Amino acid sequence: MEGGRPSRHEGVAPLDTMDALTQLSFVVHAMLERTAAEHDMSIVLARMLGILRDRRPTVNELARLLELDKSSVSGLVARAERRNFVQRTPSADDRRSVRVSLTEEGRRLTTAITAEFGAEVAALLSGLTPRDADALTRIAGTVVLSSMHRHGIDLSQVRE
Amino acid sequence: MEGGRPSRHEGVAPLDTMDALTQLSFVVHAMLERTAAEHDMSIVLARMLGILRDRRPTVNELARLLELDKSSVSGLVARAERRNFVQRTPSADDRRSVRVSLTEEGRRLTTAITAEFGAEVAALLSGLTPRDADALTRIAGTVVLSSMHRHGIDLSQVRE
DNA sequence: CCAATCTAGTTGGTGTCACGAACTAAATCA
DNA sequence: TGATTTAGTTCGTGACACCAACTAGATTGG
Repeated sequence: MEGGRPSRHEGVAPLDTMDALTQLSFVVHAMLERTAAEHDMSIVLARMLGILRDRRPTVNELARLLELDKSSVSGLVARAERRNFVQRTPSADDRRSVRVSLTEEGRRLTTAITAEFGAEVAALLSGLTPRDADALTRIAGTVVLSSMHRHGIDLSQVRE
Repeated sequence: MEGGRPSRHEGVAPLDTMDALTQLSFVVHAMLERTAAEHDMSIVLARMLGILRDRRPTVNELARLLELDKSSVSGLVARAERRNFVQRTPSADDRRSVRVSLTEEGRRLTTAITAEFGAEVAALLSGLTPRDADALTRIAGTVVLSSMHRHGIDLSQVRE
């Protein structure tokens, strides 16, 4: 948890696995936060827009995807709608539910943020050898997939 | 940004670098959040306690370490003090400033959370071959250090 | 050596985002 | 059809984030 403690033996202490992973996650998180902030967005909002790039979920589905309470998502969508990033469309088959989708402006913004963030990630990894960069991608992918698997994930669900 | 999009060609799409890294960071972040939440803490609070494990910084130094405004930290410390996790000690040399340190209870909790989180990280990586686990640790460490370097970091600063 | 300036920390105002509980309206079940 | 479940919103509360304004203590330069 928030390692980054310096060794007192000059030079830099090699990070143990937990610290390295935690710190890496903070670095990426902070990067995403900065990128989003440049467009006056929070991470959660950016995340939601990212999800909406190729989905038109209901509020409930969105809540599952974001692992948030539906009341939280309701507010999130309301704020996003106020800013013209998303729109709510009454669902055809179930008159209780609503489909959330990107507006044109939302899509534009999402594309821009994705590109900027991608560039930052690239810069972050620019110091690695191609071998290591590939290895990181591959191993991170493995971990993520197995984690989803462990949490009993659907995936390839939720589409309209 | 928040990939996790399924390929429509059956099976699982290999994640590109940006997605893999982002998702990994979300997975770790969520793990930390759950672990902290089990002790009724936020990530930020847990992070601060982690920092305090071997430091007695002032509010200002804490703000720099956490990359937060000092007013945010002021409140954070106040809430933590109310819950008996930390204590404020007037600084000896500068009567304006305050040193923040863990209480016994704070230390106990920090140790517990660190252990639990470490176990979760281990579980997360349990599916990897030892080779890959080592590679991940090493590469993540490299990225983190170079990122700190790029942001012009001190490190091995701030101690009392 | 003291007035001007800077720095440390707190306080207060505002906004986002999290939650649970209570509620409406629509669907489903029995 | 009446009872229950489900989708979504609203409301109240709390943690955190920021900035701006403020107090009190340090520092500096004439």
